[in-house]
Amino acid sequence: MSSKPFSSVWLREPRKSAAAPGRSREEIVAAAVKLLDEEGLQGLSMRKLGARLGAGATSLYWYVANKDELLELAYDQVWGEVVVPDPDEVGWRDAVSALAYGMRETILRHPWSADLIGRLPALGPNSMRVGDRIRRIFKAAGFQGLDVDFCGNTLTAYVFGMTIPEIAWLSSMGEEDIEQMRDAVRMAASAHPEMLESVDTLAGGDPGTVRRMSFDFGLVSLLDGLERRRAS
Amino acid sequence: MSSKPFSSVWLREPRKSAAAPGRSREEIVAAAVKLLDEEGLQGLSMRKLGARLGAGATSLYWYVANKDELLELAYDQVWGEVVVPDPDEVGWRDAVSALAYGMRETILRHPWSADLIGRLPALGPNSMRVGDRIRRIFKAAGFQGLDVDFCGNTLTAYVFGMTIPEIAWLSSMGEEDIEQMRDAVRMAASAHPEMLESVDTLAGGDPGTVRRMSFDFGLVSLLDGLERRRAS
DNA sequence: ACCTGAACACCGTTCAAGT
DNA sequence: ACCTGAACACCGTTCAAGT
Repeated sequence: MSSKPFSSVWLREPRKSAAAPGRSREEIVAAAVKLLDEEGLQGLSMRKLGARLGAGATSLYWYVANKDELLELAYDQVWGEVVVPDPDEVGWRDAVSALAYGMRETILRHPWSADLIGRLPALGPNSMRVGDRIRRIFKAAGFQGLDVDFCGNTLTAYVFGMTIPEIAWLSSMGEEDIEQMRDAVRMAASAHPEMLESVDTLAGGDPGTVRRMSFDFGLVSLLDGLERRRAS
Repeated sequence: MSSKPFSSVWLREPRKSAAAPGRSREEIVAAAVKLLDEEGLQGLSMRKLGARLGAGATSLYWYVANKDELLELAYDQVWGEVVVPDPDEVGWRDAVSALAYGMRETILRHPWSADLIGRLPALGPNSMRVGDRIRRIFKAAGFQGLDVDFCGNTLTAYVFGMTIPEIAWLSSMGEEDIEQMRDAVRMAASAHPEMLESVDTLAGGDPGTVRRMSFDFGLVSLLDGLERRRAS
């Protein structure tokens, strides 16, 4: 196990900028997000980002302690895009659903963020805002004490666990490799009739639609299960 | 988006070895798993692994096309450790629970595997075996057609989504940084009373126990939800 | 059939030096 | 206060050459 000491950008005071700073953290983070959206996590290097900003390779280290801090900043930016519903206006089930779909769509819009889930501390203001909202929704639903946290953990686990492989599926191949990939799975599954059956069943529908159906199936099941807990 | 063409070790014929090969794929994969267990994903480099095997830095490329293929092999090895219950003997709810806990424990035993989930194709025989078992269990429970896949997706999503952050929590810090880390969260959450409350509620119990309770809470809820679907 | 070392094109990060 | 370039210690991978 590696076990490095814990650290995060959000625990350090940012540098105080002078009157007219050439660059700013915001500018750097925005450029990083843009580069990540365009070229993925692998496409981001400190040198490349520096070059894009017309700066020397290592200038960024003035604004940011290291690459991980930059990624923390970019990651929190993504969480800022998640639409958080107001639980007082729509019943808790609808609020949870909206939030789950919102999280999913945001991650799909920034596929590189899926690679960061759980690998980087999520202590930024936007992450906190989403976490806060999740708690409020479940409290408003009537959950208490530890159960409020457990509900939140369960929901985010489901959304993350469902979305991460979705991203992998989408990005590991182009558009028309689909049939080629299905053949691959068929071959890998040749020893297991059940699995083969699965491939063929799924091959019928449009992949995007099937994924959405799958997401909805699990989400509804989860909500049903939570509702049962709440009632008891 | 990066979108490289899809490829996997499991789709290529391995090299045929002569009578007395100096090294073998099995030996290399075993050494890789050992190194990964000891030093984590970051700790594995082709050079370091080569050195451990008493080989030149680049000898491994004879047995494996690239590092990703090596990781695919190591990853599937991990899936081989998952205990898969027989659904004919224990009822579907118990079978699903056992499998979920089995997956969780296996991942916790090899924390680096969590970083690979969804980032690498899982087409190896051991992954397939687990996938097959999951399908069989849900079929035996009475699910049909697409629902069988949806149940499986939901279950694995939950286990992955719950376990990935668990790993992060465990590996991002040592044993006694816990209180320091809690302070960090408290500070980050200072704008959100709900979140603060959460930190304090959770601070009471032993972290490992609380995590297990959380896992169980979500799992039971999920099973309840699926049961409801099955009945209707 | 298997292994080697040198070489290529990269990385993140540090740091003394500049303005 | 901010930026630079050179340098360090790494990477994964290719490939001609060896046995």
